[in-house]
Amino acid sequence: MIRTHTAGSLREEHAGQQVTLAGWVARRRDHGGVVFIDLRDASGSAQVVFREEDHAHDLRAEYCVQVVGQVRVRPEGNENPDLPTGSIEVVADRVEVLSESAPLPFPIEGSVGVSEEARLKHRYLDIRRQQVAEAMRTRSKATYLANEVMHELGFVYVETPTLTRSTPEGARDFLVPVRLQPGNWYALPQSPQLFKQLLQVAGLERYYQLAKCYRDEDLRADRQPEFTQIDVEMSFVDQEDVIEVGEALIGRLWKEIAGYEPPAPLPRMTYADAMARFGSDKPDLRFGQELVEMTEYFSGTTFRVFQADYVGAVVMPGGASQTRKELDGWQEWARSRGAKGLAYVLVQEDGTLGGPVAKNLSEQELSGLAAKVGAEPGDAIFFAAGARNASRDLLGAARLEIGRRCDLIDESQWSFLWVVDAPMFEEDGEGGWTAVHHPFTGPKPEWADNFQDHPGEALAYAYDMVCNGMEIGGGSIRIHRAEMQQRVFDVLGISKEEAESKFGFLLEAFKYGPPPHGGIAYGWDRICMLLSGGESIRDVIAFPKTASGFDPLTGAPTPITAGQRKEAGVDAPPRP
RNA sequence: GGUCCUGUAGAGCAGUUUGGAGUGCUCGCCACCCUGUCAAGGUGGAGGUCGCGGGUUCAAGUCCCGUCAGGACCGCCA
Repeated sequence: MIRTHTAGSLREEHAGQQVTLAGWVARRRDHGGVVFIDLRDASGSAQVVFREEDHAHDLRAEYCVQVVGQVRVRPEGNENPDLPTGSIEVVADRVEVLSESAPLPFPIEGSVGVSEEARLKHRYLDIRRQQVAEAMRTRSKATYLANEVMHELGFVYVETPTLTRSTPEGARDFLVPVRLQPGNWYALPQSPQLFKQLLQVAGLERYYQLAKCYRDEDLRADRQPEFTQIDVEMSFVDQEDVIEVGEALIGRLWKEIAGYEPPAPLPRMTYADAMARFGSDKPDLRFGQELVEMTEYFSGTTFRVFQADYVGAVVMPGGASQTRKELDGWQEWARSRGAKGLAYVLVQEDGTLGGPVAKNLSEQELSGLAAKVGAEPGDAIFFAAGARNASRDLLGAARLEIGRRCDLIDESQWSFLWVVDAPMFEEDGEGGWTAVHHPFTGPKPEWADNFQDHPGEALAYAYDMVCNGMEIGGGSIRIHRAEMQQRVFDVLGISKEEAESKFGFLLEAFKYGPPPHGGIAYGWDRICMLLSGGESIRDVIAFPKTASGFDPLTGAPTPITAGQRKEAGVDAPPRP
């Protein structure tokens, strides 16, 4: 090794020892006759002292250097209690520049903000910054812990292909041309869903994997084109067994990394409750402002807007004092989400009700309104009326916006829950049905025989884990009988031929004694983001892409040459 | 595909409302001074196609149109 000690590990007990350090020049304080250098390596940093004759004046930020010197306790009065190594310093005997650094594109030390574009272009410098490096280490620690938990629980780690078959439904596939078979294409997996079910047929019984998944959809703060899941599948289990494993995993991660012990078992909420109370299938329980259903209350109203299948309300505390401009802003906000607007009533300090909607309501409707929705003087009440689902979506989004604007969300809190009993199907808008989860999701046992007769009501044997209003995991008990699978395909309008051509290999496997099985997949990037306090999953991905799928560091994606194009068979007609 | 925000020196910003010489701030960079700092300090200096293109105007960083890039959101993401 070209060093004997790490900088961040030096303490008073090392005083008197000769040490060799290697690392980067983090900060320099040049006083002419004496020069201080903070030498940083992966362990932390330590102050190195040079004298005039040591020729340290030419050292610059981020030079990579090796220093030989003696550790000593700092002179009286020069300790820095804010630093772990603040009681000692290394008196340099010799310094060797291992490599120089060009002037930096952005500061590595210090806390000034830097645009993400600049950070990503020089990500290797960005990762030298303490906060980013910490996020990488947190993710690493979480990965070790996850492997530990799954190992203890007897799971078998299996790697599944990333060059595989395009599967229907869900997201758009990334496609890879196949030189050996011009005209035929691999797809990158959106998830190892079918493989993990095959591994159950294979009798491994307990499978897990940290799996890279690829989806060619538009990106968001919590979405990248390639991302990682902890993928889990188990045989001979029901929902309780999968949930138990999930709680063990999440419990260990949060306890060891965030110092927080989630309640065991985690609270559960039905999908129907979540939609009714929070207008969301992933409710953020860190604040109240629950939706209030007002359909019954306004059943006899003469106000045409409220003569609807559903009327609901949500309260904005202190919202009555908003300016006209702010209230108009809510209308604009609602329209940007595809709604006509957001009706509101203002509860004045004297208890009277104001706002344009109030004029349209009867005395009787007005008199009980504040009490019904739980509004206090000074609050604003927002209403949505119309189709049940769309109105609840709007109110749910309004609730979150109220939480943000009114600073109601306690960021130090964790809110975990399971959302269970989601519907199996939803209308596809064209008179048919589509799977809410995926087509291999089984019905709850009570719907096993007749889900096909009531597709709008049938409940899936599925469960989502939600943390702070974010879905961090989701799974289901799968269908393992061909007969039931066929009924699902029938509801979805998938013909026998279509099913055969698209996932015939799974149906074939299911002829050979498939065990009852189920599983779950966790969004590993999102979990690591939460554990490290990041605001975007890009914060916990070493080399992420921008919102347009561009990597500012490598410049990917790039055009290919005509030769590559021909060789890859991009333009070859499909083989018969 | 759509909506919104942002783009000014290596970094972070102000200036754009109300058009008048690239006007400014903090940090960094370069040179010099400085023996106890730890966000060291001092003096001096360099560094700008104001994202790009077009238009209006006597005159555009500023107003208009288009376009590109980044970010947030809607659609989309079984």
